[in-house]
Amino acid sequence: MQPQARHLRADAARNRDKLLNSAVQVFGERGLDAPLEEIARRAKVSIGTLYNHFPTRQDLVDAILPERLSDLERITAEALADPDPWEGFVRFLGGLFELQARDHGLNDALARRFPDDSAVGAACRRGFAQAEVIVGRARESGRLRADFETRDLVPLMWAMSQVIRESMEAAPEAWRRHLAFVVDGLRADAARTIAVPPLTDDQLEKLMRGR
Amino acid sequence: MQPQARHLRADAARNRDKLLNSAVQVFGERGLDAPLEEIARRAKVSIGTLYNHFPTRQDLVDAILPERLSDLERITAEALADPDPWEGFVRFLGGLFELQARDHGLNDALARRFPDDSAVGAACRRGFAQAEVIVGRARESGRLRADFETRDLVPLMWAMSQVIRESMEAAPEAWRRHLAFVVDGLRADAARTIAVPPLTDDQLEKLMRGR
DNA sequence: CAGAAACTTGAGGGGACCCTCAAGTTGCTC
DNA sequence: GAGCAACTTGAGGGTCCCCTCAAGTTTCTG
Repeated sequence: MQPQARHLRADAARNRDKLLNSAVQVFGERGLDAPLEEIARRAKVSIGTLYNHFPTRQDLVDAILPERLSDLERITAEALADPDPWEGFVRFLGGLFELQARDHGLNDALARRFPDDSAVGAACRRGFAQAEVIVGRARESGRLRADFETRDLVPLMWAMSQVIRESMEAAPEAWRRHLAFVVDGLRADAARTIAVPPLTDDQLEKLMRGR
Repeated sequence: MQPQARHLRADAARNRDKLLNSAVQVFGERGLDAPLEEIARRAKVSIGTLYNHFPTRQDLVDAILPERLSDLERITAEALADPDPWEGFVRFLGGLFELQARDHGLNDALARRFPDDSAVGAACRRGFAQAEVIVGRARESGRLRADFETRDLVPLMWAMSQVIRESMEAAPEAWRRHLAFVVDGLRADAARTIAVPPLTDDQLEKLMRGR
């Protein structure tokens, strides 16, 4: 991450690192609700030390997830680089959920609400802004259905997070099949009029707020 | 439910009833992981009495959910009664998720794995068999895509359960919009070849087993 | 209506996890 | 290498929920 705010004692810096590594592992395997004591245990550090470095779970998550989310930026960039806007959009979805499938912590994070002030919240808002470009481009190309809005990605992410959570263990490719069905429904030529309007700003905000 | 295995003392029968009512409420509001003590509290009965009548959480769930699932049979029947197989299929999906949206307990139940020997497990297997008919009819009509199999409903139920869980509070209609996108992808004329095969029997069984 | 059987009660032990803090240890500075 | 600040430690108190069981209460039966 950063060079760490000045003057962290050598042992402290070492411990902080061990904690971060351990947290990446444990959150990755067990999701963001994993016991903090497990993280401390695997870092071979006492629980007190964990709390010393990261007073709250959110602090720990914030220290880890933005790094993970940077993979997302790579994916976004690739999507935008694709000359075919629709293909780019589809690759974006595939890449996004692939990330989620590889990391339970990230999967939890994206399916969950986050405090506005957290680093993760900020990263998500950034990601959302980039997604807007991808979606807009695909829609304007006429291949993505005209009534699809960026915010419709939110329920899709909830949905996929659950499919991934439930199926990764026994059928690690299953989520791709489900996604394929959904994607086929997002093509312009598959579109039928939908009676329900997109989420309003108010709803979106409420849904994003604390769990 | 049933007249209850002979000779239940009057007060015991009363308490059992209060517990069942309370459980319907509490599971409905908080999902199947709700604290049992809350159920006892609302039934105005001690926790010991709850355990006396229902030694395990599963016993309580089994005593309640099949009744709820019978609504599903009504929906299935309606779906089959529809002269248009595709419309019937779509109504079936709408009805199913509507049920889930109204009852958090049911939502949990359908998104979750169940012991084979539980009443709920049996009810689910029955429901699955009926769904097979609906899906088969719709597929043969040529409106439902040919590569959709009944077991593809499983990931869809996981997906929708999560969308419902996350959005019901702030945007009670949001799930319908998401479903509409998916449904548009299930039409035969929206279908593109999908590389990933359906779940195998083995995978399906593993996924259904204990949580 | 008395005695026996059926049922209820709630305090309490247990486990998982959270978080704190006083006492001990380590590293840095001069 | 002495002394002080920085850091670590882990036992322990708190919460929430699980489940049990000995003692008390209610219903049923003759």
